[in-house]
Amino acid sequence: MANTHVKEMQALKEHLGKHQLKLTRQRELILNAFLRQEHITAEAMYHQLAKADPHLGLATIYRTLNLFCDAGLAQARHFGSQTKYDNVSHKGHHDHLICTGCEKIVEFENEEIERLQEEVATQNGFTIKTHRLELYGLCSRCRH
Amino acid sequence: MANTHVKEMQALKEHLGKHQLKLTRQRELILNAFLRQEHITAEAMYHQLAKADPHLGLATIYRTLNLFCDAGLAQARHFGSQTKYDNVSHKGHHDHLICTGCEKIVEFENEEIERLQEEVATQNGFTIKTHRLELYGLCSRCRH
DNA sequence: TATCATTTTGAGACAGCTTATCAATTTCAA
DNA sequence: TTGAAATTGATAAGCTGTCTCAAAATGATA
Repeated sequence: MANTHVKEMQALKEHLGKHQLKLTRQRELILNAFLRQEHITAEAMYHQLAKADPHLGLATIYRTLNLFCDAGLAQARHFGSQTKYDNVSHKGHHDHLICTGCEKIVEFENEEIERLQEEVATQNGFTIKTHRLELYGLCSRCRH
Repeated sequence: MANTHVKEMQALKEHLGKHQLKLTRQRELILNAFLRQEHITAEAMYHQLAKADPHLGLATIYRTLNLFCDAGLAQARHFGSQTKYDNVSHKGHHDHLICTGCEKIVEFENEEIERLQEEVATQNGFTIKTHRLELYGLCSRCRH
């Protein structure tokens, strides 16, 4: 439902306003679908939305997901040959443990790491907006 | 020189032996070039080796770098639309502070963060091979 | 509400990176 | 040295994502 993501819709509208962009039916549709996911590929969303709007183009999905990235609602992550768009609002942050054997993804949070990141940023005069932390390796099953 | 990377060559031969693969002139050539780098793309290596062997095919480079991944000598990482092959034997990776205003990139290392990453991985049964940490924000200049 | 400059869309063409194909060549165990 | 098996080089093909452009939608303004 459109009403369940008021805050994000507000953020999108603010971004659109600042950049002379327009709110379209497609952008609303894609935003609501996107916010229900934790992370999704453009291709997956294309198929998922085919029922709701059979004429929604793949290019529009790409364009819109990239727009969400600009607006700070999504974050693009390259995995294998594909790009996954992470829902930033779904969690405070989204760090990943990725098994290079079976491609399993485990999410984790670690406040201490976050704190140290802030520290590093401050030391370098930076103010962090978002971050990406991915640990690649083998899960216990694939190690054998 | 071929002799400077005895250990890695040994590891490659071992892998080849286990999988009924053969040691070729191209594989030796590519291994030695690869081990001199910290990380490189297939395309970059293609151009770099053009002088040494003008007929070395791009496909062979891809195949061989992927072979190195299987052998544990390299690790593929996807950046944007390209794949970088990291030299696993090379220690010390850089993490990045990226300014979304001017695109300036600052490299840093933080042992405490590394240690905590190991801790998280162990808790989840993972063995880390590599990682990627990127902090996005504004540098002091762009903040104003 | 009607107007209309501007933005967005959809469909497909296009581009960049990587893998598959296959005949010719090379390797290496016997 | 021989020959089965693996590898190579050249290029076609595949996949993901972006660009193009005419048609449609948006929204500021009257």
